[in-house]
Amino acid sequence: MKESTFAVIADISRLARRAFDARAREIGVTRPQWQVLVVLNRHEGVNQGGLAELLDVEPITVCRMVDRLQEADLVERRPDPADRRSWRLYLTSKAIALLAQLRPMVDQLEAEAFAGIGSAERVAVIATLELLRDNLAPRAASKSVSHG
Amino acid sequence: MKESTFAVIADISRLARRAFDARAREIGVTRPQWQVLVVLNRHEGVNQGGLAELLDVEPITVCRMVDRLQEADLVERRPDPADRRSWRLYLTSKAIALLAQLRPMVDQLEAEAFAGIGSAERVAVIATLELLRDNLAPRAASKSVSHG
DNA sequence: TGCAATTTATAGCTATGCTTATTATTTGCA
DNA sequence: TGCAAATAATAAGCATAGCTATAAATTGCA
Repeated sequence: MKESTFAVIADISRLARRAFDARAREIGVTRPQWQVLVVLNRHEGVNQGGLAELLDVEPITVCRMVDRLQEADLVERRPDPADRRSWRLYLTSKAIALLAQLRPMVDQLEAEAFAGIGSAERVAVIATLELLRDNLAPRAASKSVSHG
Repeated sequence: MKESTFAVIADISRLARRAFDARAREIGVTRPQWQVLVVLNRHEGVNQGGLAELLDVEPITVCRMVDRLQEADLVERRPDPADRRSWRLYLTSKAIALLAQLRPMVDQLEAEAFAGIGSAERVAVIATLELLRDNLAPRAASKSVSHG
């Protein structure tokens, strides 16, 4: 059997990361950092554990990414008034400006990636990919993530 | 726009890596290590630079992966008789046994991932994904990788 | 032959991501 | 009230992956 679908997906994932990083290099953020900023933009005030769940990574990973983003003055940690163990995370104005700067770059990247792929194929592929993803997701009996 | 195709692809890539690693844990290899062994199985005697090209990673990444695989007695570095800068890479018998052990595991993982996805959809999705990949690949003017 | 350019491998530094473990704090229960 | 369990964040250590730089060896050219 020629080439597994997984191999192609891994290729795309790697190539997309590289393409993003090459273009965002001068701006100074990596793709995972950008994803953190995007999620924080939608969920201002979330704590690190919540952010980890939204990103589907471990809390320790978020902890260190936030360390660096705070160092770069892109994210602010504010104490949670109700729980002294917890930090609430906020974007700085610098981060908001940076997101505005990245948006057209990301749009263009997506446009280039989907050149020559019709919208029908695009819809079909995403439906199949979502099935694939569901099959791979660990079957957690009762894990509702809808309330962020 | 709900959910980008890239986000779904990144999810699948991450979930597939986790699923593999969880099952291969007891065997003691990670997914990237397994990929190195698979490529070496097909290209015995390749040097590190050639392996890096086949895997589409940097030579330094291969260098350190081979360090660990050699440490684990899975890969052997033999001097190249014609070029004293170069190492030729070979699988050990331990690695060959390990590949035989992993194959059914990987087959089962793929089968589970593609449960409920018909072969027509599978063919369609892989065609679209390959287009996507080609669009993302850096356009190197004259880079033939076919002769491994 | 002799020196510059190239190639092969590797070192140092950074970032992501995991596992396991630890500290501080909060919550639950008796 | 008091102690155990759970939770939030973080630490330590490993693996992958990139960048830049360097050492060693080879190749190319004059």
